[in-house]
Amino acid sequence: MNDAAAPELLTLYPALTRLPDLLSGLTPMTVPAGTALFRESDACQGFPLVLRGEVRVSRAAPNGRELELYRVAPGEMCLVSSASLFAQQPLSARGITTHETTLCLLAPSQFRAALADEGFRQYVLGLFAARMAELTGLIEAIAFQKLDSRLAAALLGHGPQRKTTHQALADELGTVREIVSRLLHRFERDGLVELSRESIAIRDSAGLRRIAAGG
Amino acid sequence: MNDAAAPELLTLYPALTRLPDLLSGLTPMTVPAGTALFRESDACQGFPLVLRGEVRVSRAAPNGRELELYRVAPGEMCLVSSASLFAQQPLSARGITTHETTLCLLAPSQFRAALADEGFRQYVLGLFAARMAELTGLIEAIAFQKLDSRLAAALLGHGPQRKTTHQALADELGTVREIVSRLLHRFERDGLVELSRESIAIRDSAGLRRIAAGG
DNA sequence: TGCCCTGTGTGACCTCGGTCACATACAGCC
DNA sequence: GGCTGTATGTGACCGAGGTCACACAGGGCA
Repeated sequence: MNDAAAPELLTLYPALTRLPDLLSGLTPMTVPAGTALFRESDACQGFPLVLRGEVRVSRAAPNGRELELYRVAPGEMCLVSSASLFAQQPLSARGITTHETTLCLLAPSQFRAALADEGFRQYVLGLFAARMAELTGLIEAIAFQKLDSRLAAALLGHGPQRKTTHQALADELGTVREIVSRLLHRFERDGLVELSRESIAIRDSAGLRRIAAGG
Repeated sequence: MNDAAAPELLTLYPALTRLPDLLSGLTPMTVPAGTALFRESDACQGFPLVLRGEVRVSRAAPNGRELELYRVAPGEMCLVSSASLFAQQPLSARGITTHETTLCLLAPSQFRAALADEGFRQYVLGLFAARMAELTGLIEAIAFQKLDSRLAAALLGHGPQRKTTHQALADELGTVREIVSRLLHRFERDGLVELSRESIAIRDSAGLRRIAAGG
């Protein structure tokens, strides 16, 4: 076992507490930002446990547009991979690190074995359930909300200023750069944000929340 | 145990084979079409196992529009409920029977106990994985495909003729009746289908598949 | 200093999907 | 037959979002 990693693993993943055999087989690795952990076409390698950093899971359209499904934070496990393991389906999304990321890869056989533990089961099912709820929420947002609401929501919850490009926001929302620029300018005209290169400063978060709520 | 139901249960749910204790506690019930098994606001009652019939799981928008997430067929279990159990979240969808439906309700405690069995675990995880893949597919469809593609896809796979109303199709796709009518007429004009009251007969399934594929 | 690359601003234009307000049409039932 | 409720047809109109084709700005770097 990598002794340096074990305490960190247990802090982030208390569900592994009763699985010492599993822990001893895990070797954390660190990859730079922008690393593709898996792609639509790949066979499933296993389940990434994120220790530090973040993995962005998204789906791409044939014409080059892209849409973010969710992000995997430290303490979480990436489950899209499971589709190819448990349901004989091709992988339906891609996973790319947004920052430098440290993670352990749990092999399918290890995963299966770990499920014998009640605590681990609870953890995994909770994660599955949370993802399903997130995905149905996303479906509702895409189907019924307007883009300005979704953009406003995307700006909130990242502190007083979000450092990103309009293109990245477009990829997050599943639209194109021009539309994001256009909406952001409307927000700026209305005094909600202040724009500069690769940075959006929030000026009126209450106003943004109102728009995010759909009004 | 309800002796009449047990063989049927085992045929549909082989994952229950090694769980005789569980089986003896299950009592199937039959409800008419249109029964609401659960709603957005409900607390979760348990996990419905469908023996006959079908449950339609959908999400409703504030303005009355509706969008189908997926359907639960015999041999499957409804998992949306799990969100409220495992992730302390409110139920995010509603489930309504489309036909007369026979089902067993698995209580949360029974579900938890059953998970100790390896076969049952495999079954549940496979189901979770399949649903996740379905949902991400739906997300892609809503975000990137045009309505005519999605409508064409909705017509296929139901035999040579689909008996339903335009409004029901609209609810399935998350749009409104007029649009469905308009598109169906375009399909009819192009010789793809033949319309009559509450029925759509498929005349050119290859053509429909072409449109469903996006072109 | 000039160059290049990335990020951004912008206006003209188009299409899709949605809304509204109707008019029929058909079925069952009295 | 006439009544009523549900299903459907339809045309005018609108707005959101997407596409295209640019111009422009700023920073890094030779």
